[in-house]
Amino acid sequence: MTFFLQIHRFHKRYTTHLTTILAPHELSNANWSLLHYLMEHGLTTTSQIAKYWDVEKPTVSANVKTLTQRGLIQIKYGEDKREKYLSLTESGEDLYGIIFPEIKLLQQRLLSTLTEEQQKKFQQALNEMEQLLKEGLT
Amino acid sequence: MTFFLQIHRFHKRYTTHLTTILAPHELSNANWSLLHYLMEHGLTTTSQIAKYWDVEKPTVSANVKTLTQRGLIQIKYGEDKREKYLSLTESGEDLYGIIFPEIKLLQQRLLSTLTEEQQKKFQQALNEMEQLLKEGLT
DNA sequence: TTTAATTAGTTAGTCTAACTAACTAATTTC
DNA sequence: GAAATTAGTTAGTTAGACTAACTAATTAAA
Repeated sequence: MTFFLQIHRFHKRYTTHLTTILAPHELSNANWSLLHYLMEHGLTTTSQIAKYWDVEKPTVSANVKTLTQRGLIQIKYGEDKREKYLSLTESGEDLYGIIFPEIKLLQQRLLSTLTEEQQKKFQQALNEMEQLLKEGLT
Repeated sequence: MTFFLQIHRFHKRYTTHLTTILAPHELSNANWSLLHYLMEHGLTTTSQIAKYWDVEKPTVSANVKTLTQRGLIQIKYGEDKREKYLSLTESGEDLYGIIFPEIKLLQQRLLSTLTEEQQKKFQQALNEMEQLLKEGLT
C-alpha cells in the first residue's frame, strides 16, 4: 500500500470522524475550520483565509455566508471598502468552546502515535512536498 | 498550522496534480486507482477493492462501470455467481504503461523529501492513526 | 430440507468540498 | 485618467464519496 493511498485513507477517516463530532452542532468540516481559524487568528479577511487553506475565495465566501447567517461570525469593513474583516461573535465563541475540547482530544490521541520529533519531521516533509507541487517540481 | 491541515493541504494538491496528468487521458483519479490496483494485484473483485480502498461498494462499482465501457477492464464470473473478477484488458495495460512512468516519477520526487526510514515510520503512524479511528479510539 | 441471515453488486438519490467563469466595486499602477 | 489588479459574490459544474433500497446468490441455522 503506497504512502499516498495511506494518506488518502487516513485523511478520509479523519474527516469522517470530525463530521460525527460536528454534525450534531450542524457544522460541516469547512464550517468548523472557519470557526477555528477565526478563534486562533482573530480578525481576518476572506482572502487571507483562502490563502491559508490553499483554496479559492468562493469556498471561503460560502462558509462565511453560512456562519454569518447563523450569527456565529460578524463582519466589519476596513478602510479598504472591499475588505470584510471577520471575527467570531459571542455565540460563535461559545459554540467553539463546546466543540473544541473534543476535537483537541481526538487530535492529541491521534498524535500520540508520533514523537514530537517525528511530527516535526513529517510536517516538514509535507510542507516540502507541497512546495514541490506548488512550484511545478522544478 | 496543524499536522491535520497540512495533510489536508498536501493531499489536495497531490490529487489536483494527479488530475492534470490523468485528465488528458480522460481518467479521473479514482479511475486511475482502479487501473493501478488491477495492474498490481491482478484478478480481483469489487468487494476486495472496496475493502482495500476503504470505500463503499457503489464507489468501486461506478468506476468499474466507467472503465468497462471504455474497454479498459474486463469481467469474468467465478464459481460464486455473484462475483465479478476484474482484470485489465490489453488496451487497459497499454494505457497504464503510458501513464504510470509519469506518476511514478512524481511520487518518487515527492518521496525524496523523506528518508526510507522516515517514510516507513510515517506510514506506520498513518496506519496506527487509521486503526485508532476505525476502532473508535478505545 | 427449509427458512433466515449474510453477501456481491447495482441503481438512484444526496451531500460535501472543491473549482471555474463571470461579475461589480474598490484600489493600485502606469 | 485609463488600465490593471484585487476583494468578494453568484451561478454552475465536477469528483468522490455516502446511504437506502434492491435483486440474486450463498451460507448458516433451525
